[in-house]
Amino acid sequence: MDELINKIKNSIHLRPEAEEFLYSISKEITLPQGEVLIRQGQVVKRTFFVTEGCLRSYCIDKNGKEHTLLFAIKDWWISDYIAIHTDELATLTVECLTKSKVIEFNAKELDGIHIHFPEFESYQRHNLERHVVSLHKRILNQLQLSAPERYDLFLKQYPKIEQHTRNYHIASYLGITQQSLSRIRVEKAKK
Amino acid sequence: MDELINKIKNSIHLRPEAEEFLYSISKEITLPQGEVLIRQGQVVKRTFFVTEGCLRSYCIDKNGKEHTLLFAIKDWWISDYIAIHTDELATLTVECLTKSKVIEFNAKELDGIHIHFPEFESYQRHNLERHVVSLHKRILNQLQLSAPERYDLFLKQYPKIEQHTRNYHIASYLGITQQSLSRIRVEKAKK
DNA sequence: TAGCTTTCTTACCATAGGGTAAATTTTACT
DNA sequence: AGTAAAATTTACCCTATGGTAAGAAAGCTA
Repeated sequence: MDELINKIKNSIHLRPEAEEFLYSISKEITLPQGEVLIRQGQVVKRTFFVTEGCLRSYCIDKNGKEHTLLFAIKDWWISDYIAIHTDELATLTVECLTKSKVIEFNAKELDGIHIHFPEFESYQRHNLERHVVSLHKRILNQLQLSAPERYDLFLKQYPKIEQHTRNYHIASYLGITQQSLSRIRVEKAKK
Repeated sequence: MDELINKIKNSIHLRPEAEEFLYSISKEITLPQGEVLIRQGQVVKRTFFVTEGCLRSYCIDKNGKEHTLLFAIKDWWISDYIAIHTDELATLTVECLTKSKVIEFNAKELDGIHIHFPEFESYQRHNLERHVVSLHKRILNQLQLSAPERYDLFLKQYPKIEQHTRNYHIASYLGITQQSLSRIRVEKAKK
């Protein structure tokens, strides 16, 4: 929990009361590899701040194929924000790729922090702005780069994530099949 | 300008002083079709709220191909948020697809509103949250849908935009070539 | 309305990446 | 260590989409 508090303090001044409020609505939990926190089709109430390990969010399409939206490591938030924000059932599944530690919040309760501690809006806004920028970049990269180029970029952007992920996780993030990724890796090794 | 003020008032209580501040830092401008507001490679200082017409933001890759990030119509914001947020030169170009009216802000000045009128954070946060959700959806659609499916979805999501856009604008948004889109349209017409 | 320019369509062949399935390697379990 | 399970690689052929270029259509301008 201290990780999160410190991270927030880097961005805004956090009153002791606000800090207490955060403690009161959160729960630090340790999760084994494979644990599913949110399952496609179910109600989403929780959002998570990762302090250790690696998680991913993905959807399963009508043919049963998985598509990874996000990998989350230390200091990232993860949940199904589509569901939370549109008040629908989960379109995503969130699972632990490794043994992980996360701080769990009820999304509605966490949202309530803005009423009691408006200064928190600023922290949230900055987070969202950064997130929007990274999503814009991801979309542009997907539009203009070839699969090998996207893979190279992925390795640069997430050097630590690769240890924890299966190849088919990465493939499903890049928008290619596991077999294509394998071919790309072979070509890369030749050079 | 009233459109924007009303839109904000739907989301938060706007003090008269805050409203005045918004007026003091904004400028309503009318733009001809083809006008370029932000050009790839140049410094980005401005952000725009669209009140009439249609604009798009796109990047040009190393082969000279265009890739559309966003179409913006009435009530949307448009700029190069990658550049604004990372303090780099524009990676995007923003141009008018039709004669348009926009409200222009200096991005830094607009950001300053949060210091004087913290209640504005809430409006911004909600905007960003909605935007993040739409970007998440776009990424998932790009990963799991075929080109014809993406085109159908596009027509549903932006029925009004199609009148203003060239086919190659839409193709560059969907991540396909103009020729592929043409084939898809022919197939669709057959049914 | 004629002529120019831009956009869209069509046709051809090329290629990146997909689908299936089998072979191999790695990992996990007892 | 030995076995089973999971993940990865390889091979084969297939399909969707791309690239180039030419032709048709639509939109502007004089």
